[in-house]
Amino acid sequence: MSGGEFNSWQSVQAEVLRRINAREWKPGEFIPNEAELAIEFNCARATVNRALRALADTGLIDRRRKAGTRVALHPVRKATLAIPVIRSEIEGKGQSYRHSVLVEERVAPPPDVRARMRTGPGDRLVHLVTLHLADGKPYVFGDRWINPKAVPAIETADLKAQSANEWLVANVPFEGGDFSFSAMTAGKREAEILACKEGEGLFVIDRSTWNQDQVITSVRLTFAPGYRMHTEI
Amino acid sequence: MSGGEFNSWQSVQAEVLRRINAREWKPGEFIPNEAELAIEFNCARATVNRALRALADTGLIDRRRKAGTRVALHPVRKATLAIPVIRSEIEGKGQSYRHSVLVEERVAPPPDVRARMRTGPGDRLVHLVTLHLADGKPYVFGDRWINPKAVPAIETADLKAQSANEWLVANVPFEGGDFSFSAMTAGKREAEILACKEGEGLFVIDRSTWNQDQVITSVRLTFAPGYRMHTEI
DNA sequence: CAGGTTAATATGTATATACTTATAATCCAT
DNA sequence: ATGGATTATAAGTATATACATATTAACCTG
Repeated sequence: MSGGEFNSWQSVQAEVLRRINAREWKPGEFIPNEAELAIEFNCARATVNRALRALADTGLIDRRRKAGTRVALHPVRKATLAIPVIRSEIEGKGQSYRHSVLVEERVAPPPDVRARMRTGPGDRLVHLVTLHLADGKPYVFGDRWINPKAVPAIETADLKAQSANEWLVANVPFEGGDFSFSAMTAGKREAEILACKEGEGLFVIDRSTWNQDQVITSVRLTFAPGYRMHTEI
Repeated sequence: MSGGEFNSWQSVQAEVLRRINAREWKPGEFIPNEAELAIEFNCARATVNRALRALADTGLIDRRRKAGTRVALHPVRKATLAIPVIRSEIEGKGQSYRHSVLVEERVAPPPDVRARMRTGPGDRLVHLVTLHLADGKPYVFGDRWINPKAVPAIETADLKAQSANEWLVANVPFEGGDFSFSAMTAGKREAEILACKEGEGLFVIDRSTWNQDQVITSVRLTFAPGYRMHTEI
């Protein structure tokens, strides 16, 4: 019974994975507790803990104190996604990167943006529309709003040299953010900026980042047709 | 100098985060090594390790043996994404779930699918087109190919009662998968199935799952207009 | 039997210690 | 200089032990 050589948390993880895959432990079922597995695998409980914690992070098993550990009913639910950093993404493909600022203004935002940014009625925000080009061809454009109350230094930043995203990443810490991914239909404006046809389906990322209760910036990235975001598990 | 009460890895993590956010440790800079931080925080090195490892997992810091730990240049690069399980997603919103099978056949696939599934020239695959409805309205449809060599039991499964995805999740273990997210333009077929207008932008997920070198299944989910996938960091 | 208290238990975490491994830095011979 | 061996270092990991914490399960008590 007492198994073979399981002296690394990876090997324990691999064996647990094998049993789950082989349906020795079926979805929804409890698996033995850490202490029992440690004895079986002839290793320390901390090693088993490390292995199981890693599996729990991926969503393959569910763990609760006192209750125990069970195989998740829907084994695959989480994937790690790399958020694109436009410049590196383009340069990583061996293409040249360039960007140009289409709009730079300080205005009172439309109601939807005001709601998203949680700013007062009279507040004016920095509004930037930036086009990013790969090998000279439109790749994505960003429609961005920045709250100068959260980022006073934005007033003096030179956003011609460095894109707003790069400047913000380098100069403004933030605590949280949320992302959403969707599709839209290219209208006249998008078709013009991205040099595509009206009515094409475009991939869109909306992102906002905040500190405490203040929204720092909110941006919509609209990608040229053909863009794909990829991940593995 | 020797800090206050840092007796949990979370508190160490919080303090490291604070220093990064406060730019006490700037992007690209090295931070003190684990041993030094352990002394400063008056805790065990393992505790510091746990905290830093968690931060490295999110992409906020980069770590390498011997070299040390530095603050990442592009702080935010990874997000955990919940892969939607259609039925739960719909029922979770309090809507009723229903699905119907539009196509169920066993045929030799077109060349692009054959390449993706890595099957031989003569091989026939199970092809399923399934529409998922929320409160009776089209929500998403899946165009799926299954390799019966990798999943012999598929022949006898009743895919009317349970959707192919649910059946596969419950019955077929797999080792890896890849996902890609993109947008497409609704053509005649998509418009018909999803009851939307031709030319609308649709959100698309392509997914395949495999075991060793065998591709088990490959599916394209095409969502009705308005779908958004959301995540936080 | 309902409802609240208590005990039992599995995971979660902290610690000291020891050893492993990747690799940057140094040294040395050519 | 150049390239190859050596060394020093920081992260990575394993382990025994101890204690914390969230729950479940068992036990009262009215």
